[in-house]
Amino acid sequence: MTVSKTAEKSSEKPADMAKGRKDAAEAQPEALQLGELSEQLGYVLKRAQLKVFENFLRCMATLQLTPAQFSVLLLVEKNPGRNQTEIASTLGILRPNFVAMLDNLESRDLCARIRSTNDRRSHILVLTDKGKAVLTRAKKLVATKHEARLNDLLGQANRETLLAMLAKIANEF
Amino acid sequence: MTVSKTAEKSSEKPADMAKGRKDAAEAQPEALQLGELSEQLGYVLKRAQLKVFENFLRCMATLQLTPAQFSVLLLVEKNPGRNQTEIASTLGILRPNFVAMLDNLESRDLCARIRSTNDRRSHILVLTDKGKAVLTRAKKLVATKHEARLNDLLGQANRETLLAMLAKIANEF
DNA sequence: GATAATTGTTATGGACCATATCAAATATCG
DNA sequence: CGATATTTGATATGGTCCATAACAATTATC
Repeated sequence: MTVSKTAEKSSEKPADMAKGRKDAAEAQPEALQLGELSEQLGYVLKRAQLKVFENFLRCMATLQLTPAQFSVLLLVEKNPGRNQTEIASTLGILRPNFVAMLDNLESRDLCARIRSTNDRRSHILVLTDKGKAVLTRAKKLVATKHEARLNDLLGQANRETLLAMLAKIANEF
Repeated sequence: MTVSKTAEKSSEKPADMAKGRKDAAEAQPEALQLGELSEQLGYVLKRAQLKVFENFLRCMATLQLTPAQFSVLLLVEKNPGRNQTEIASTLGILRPNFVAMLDNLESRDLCARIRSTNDRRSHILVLTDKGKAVLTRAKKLVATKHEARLNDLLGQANRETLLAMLAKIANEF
């Protein structure tokens, strides 16, 4: 399905003073037919996902949190005392890739690794005070600037319907 | 939001003979609380998208077509006579990244680049006979094995509602 | 107590995305 | 016309994310 993150600069153009156009008669299309593409679940899903992530990043620009980082903070807050493997795996992150991510969050003093006394192999994850504060601000931003936009676009009822359908796909597809 | 492509092997475990469990009394959770995560649009969207792509790849295993490749074939078929820039940009693919993709499809004799006589800079893209045949088979597979699954899961009406909402997000978010 | 399994980690490779740059061809405009 | 700018496909390159193998330290298993 493709769909990169690139901005579509060409979509802003006049789109008529383009290529083939000698007089004013033979108006060449210039806009391609999407055809069955717009009916492809994966295609539409991916495009929507990119747009949502893009908007998320804009909303979180001041806090410098990516969707992945936000999800980690959320999960650590909700499940204090868990180790890296547990947090990572429920987010679908592989342990090796989670290391650098935690290094980042820890270097920003948003969360901390604590050697477990029960099992000295594992690192218990906790939010720092700053991490809690940032997460609180992040939640507010997401709710007011990001998720609120869905209500404006679809309406409260449809928004819930959409989330339910997506969850169903995520779990049962 | 995270959500990698990794299989969730741990979701198949008994999930009870795990860590803390001395007798049979203090059943420790072992399953983390997702909390507000399951209400995050981006999180659910991404998880759904990964599942859909994963299923798409399985359905197309015999044809060895990725979602991106499928979308290119679809678009070239619907818009014959267009050049690389036009096809790539409407799919959100950057021209540099489109080169290797076309190299692949062309090496498999699915599509061909033809030097335009009007503008000798550009390459007109066309499906080969084999490309058309493969695309026909691909469409059938997608329709019967992939998209049909959405109907089984959501029902025809909901499926259309979902696509409409996703399209709206993709275009207006 | 020897062996197996787990945890965090490093190293590494692949896929995808983005930018700068280039030569060839074309468009633009003095 | 001819100099300059633009466009097209392409290469090179770097970044991010995803996936696997391997390792040391620690713990579990038998």
